[in-house]
Amino acid sequence: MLYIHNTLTRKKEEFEPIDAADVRMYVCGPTVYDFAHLGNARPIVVFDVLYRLLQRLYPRVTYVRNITDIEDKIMDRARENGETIESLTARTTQAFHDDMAALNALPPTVEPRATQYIGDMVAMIEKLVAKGHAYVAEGHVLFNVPSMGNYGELSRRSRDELVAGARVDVAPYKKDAADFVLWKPSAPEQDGWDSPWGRGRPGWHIECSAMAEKNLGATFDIHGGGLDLIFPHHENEIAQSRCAHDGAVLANYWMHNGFLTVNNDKMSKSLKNFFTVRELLAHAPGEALRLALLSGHYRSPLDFSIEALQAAKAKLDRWYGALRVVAYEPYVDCNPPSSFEGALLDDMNTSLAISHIDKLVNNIHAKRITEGDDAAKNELLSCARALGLLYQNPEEWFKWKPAGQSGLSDEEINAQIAARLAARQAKNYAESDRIRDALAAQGVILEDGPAGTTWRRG
RNA sequence: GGCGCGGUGGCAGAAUGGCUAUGUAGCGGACUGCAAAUCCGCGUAUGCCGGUUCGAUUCCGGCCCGUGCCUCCA
Repeated sequence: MLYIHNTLTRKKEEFEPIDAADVRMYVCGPTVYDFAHLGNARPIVVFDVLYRLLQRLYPRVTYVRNITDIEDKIMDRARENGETIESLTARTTQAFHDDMAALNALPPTVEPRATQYIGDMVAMIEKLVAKGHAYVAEGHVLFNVPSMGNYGELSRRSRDELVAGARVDVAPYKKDAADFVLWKPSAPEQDGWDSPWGRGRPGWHIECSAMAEKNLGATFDIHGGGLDLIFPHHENEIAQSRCAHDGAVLANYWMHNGFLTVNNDKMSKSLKNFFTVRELLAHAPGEALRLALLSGHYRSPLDFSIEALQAAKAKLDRWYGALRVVAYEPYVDCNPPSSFEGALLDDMNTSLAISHIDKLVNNIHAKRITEGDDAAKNELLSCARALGLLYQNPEEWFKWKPAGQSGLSDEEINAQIAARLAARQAKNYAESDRIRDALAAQGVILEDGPAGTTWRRG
């Protein structure tokens, strides 16, 4: 039985799918104007764990995660670069795919791109205008917030509070200060599409409503995204979709991941504490980054630091050490034991799930389980892979090298080890220790075992 | 001002009305030529003040502190 915290009710609820034969989930994907930063990666990784869990529970899961490839930031950036939005977004989308693959995030079932759904957006806007929920003003089409009686359900804000707290000047053509744009006009030099209201481009919120409708229908099971999207993005998505669909609920469960901070400051470009996934992947393996993102509960704020990343790497070193003991291959996919799964079923308690793996690893070492213990291996790998971890060969894991680092080649290291062995056999420990220290200075750690000397990069 | 979240050992981080995870760091020991890895053992925590209770870190109230959102934001 899966329990998830529903932002709509602010309670943990038992998950009951609309159609158990096809569970449907939508997660807001990136606006591709630059490399993904770590904050962008958190929801991807969090909902990837949920996607994997749902796939174990139900025969079919339709996971839709969009790419927003038309947005003012994209237009601005393309203009700065002197390139078309197509060339910019093709590049940034590829980078996003590469980064997420490095984090072991499975591709979604469908990955709609906003520019391919302009017609659907226009149709939805027309429907909203026809139903009296939207109006045209000075080339814009605006959603009229007072036309929806229960606007504000998700964020639990009343329209009056919103207007009172508004920090932004209200455009004079708005009927109500809370009204938001569905379609806006484009100047001749700006990207735009023809519409019944002239050449223009869609507002951000309508993109997700249209892509969700097209791929998942009027009502689906789970809608996810970052905490900051609750208002206004998700609130407005709900308003658009429900008003276009005669009140039908958009999603039964809303899930939001907490924010990421860096050294306890909110991650921001102005504070220069902004990490892109790409630069972090040069310093640590993707799985270490992924484990760092899963180390706390998904709804809690997560403080990221290089120390936290190193701690995650160290933990994986230990896990891979155990995996090496029970042998990496062969492995046939199987479901994790219920003791582990129970943690994930309880609103994705990844911390508890991780501690379960720690215990498995302890057990493998403590009992000195030997190679070929399939029960131990199956348990370890099924649990780890439920979290999207331990997909590598341990030998490769321990030889991981930061991108672009020159360092010693494997051949050079092996030659040094041979030289050290000769010195040790001659009991020339001064020389053997000198070689070991020299290697350590270059990040190569030697381990003398009964079967000889092995090495790893630390 | 409005709405919300949180304060657990040196650090990270779960859980729980009584049995106080897990990791890491620290200390002692085993193994090792010495290390590393691994093993064994040890210690230290529930922000403050009340209330309910046989018993509160857990439930309730107040206070203090931190933090997020209030139409760019994952």
